Amino acid sequence: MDGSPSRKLDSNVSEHTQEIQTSKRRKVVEKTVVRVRIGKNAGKLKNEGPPSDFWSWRKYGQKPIKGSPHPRGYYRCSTSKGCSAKKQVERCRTDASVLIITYTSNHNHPGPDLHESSLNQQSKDPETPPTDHVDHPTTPKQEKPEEETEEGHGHPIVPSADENASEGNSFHYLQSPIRISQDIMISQEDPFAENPEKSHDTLGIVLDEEPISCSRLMTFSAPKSEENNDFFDELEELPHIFVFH
DNA sequence: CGAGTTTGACCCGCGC
DNA sequence: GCGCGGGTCAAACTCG
Repeated sequence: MDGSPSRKLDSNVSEHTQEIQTSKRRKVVEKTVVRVRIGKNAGKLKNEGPPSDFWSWRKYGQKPIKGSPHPRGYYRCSTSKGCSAKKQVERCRTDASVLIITYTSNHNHPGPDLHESSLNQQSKDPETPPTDHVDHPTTPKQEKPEEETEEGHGHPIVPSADENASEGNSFHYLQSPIRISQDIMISQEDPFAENPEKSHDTLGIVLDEEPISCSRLMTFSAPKSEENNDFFDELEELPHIFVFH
């Protein structure tokens, strides 16, 4: 899955965390928070168009969130009928160029064929800029501004998401369908910490741990083509990407 | 015409 | 118990 080297959201996934939310609302909900940095272009697209993934999402609600200037959109998977997968899309309070996507529940169906979907999406997905430009992997704007995100303040993001990953969740590949492109950024953020790096204008990314999301994402699908291989190559490089800054 | 979006109302959990 | 706020529903509307 993943793979889709093709569809690059003009965005960078800067965060991918899984958590078990126990408070706030409803019961214990398994959530996967993905932070996506959208490009300027993306900002112009519609509203906060969620970076598309290979599922089709249907918006079923939108609400202004207290304390946040941006509304939160509620999406539900429409790829499969009985699928209970949902996601919430909102902009980071402090950085409108950052989308915070919270995936809730798992898809109860396998994802569509990546190749097809990615190809299709290129044309069908309204939120993703067609091909405005292929971001270069080296795009340095990966800096992570001091974004005190809701997650960071409100609820705990389980840093050891690998636990979840190892829980035998049969739908790993469904958890975070975001198509990562080369310039994505996966990082572990410590929600509790005040992020000492915040003062840095560079990569505020704290990569204390192995980017578990990386491995998680890898489970999305088996590489099917050279493209994918390339993609995975890129992925493997991720850690280095962070290092060089 | 079907699928998706918008939007106001309603529901429900939580804190006070 | 009450109010607040987040999440969902559903009718109307839009678009392809």
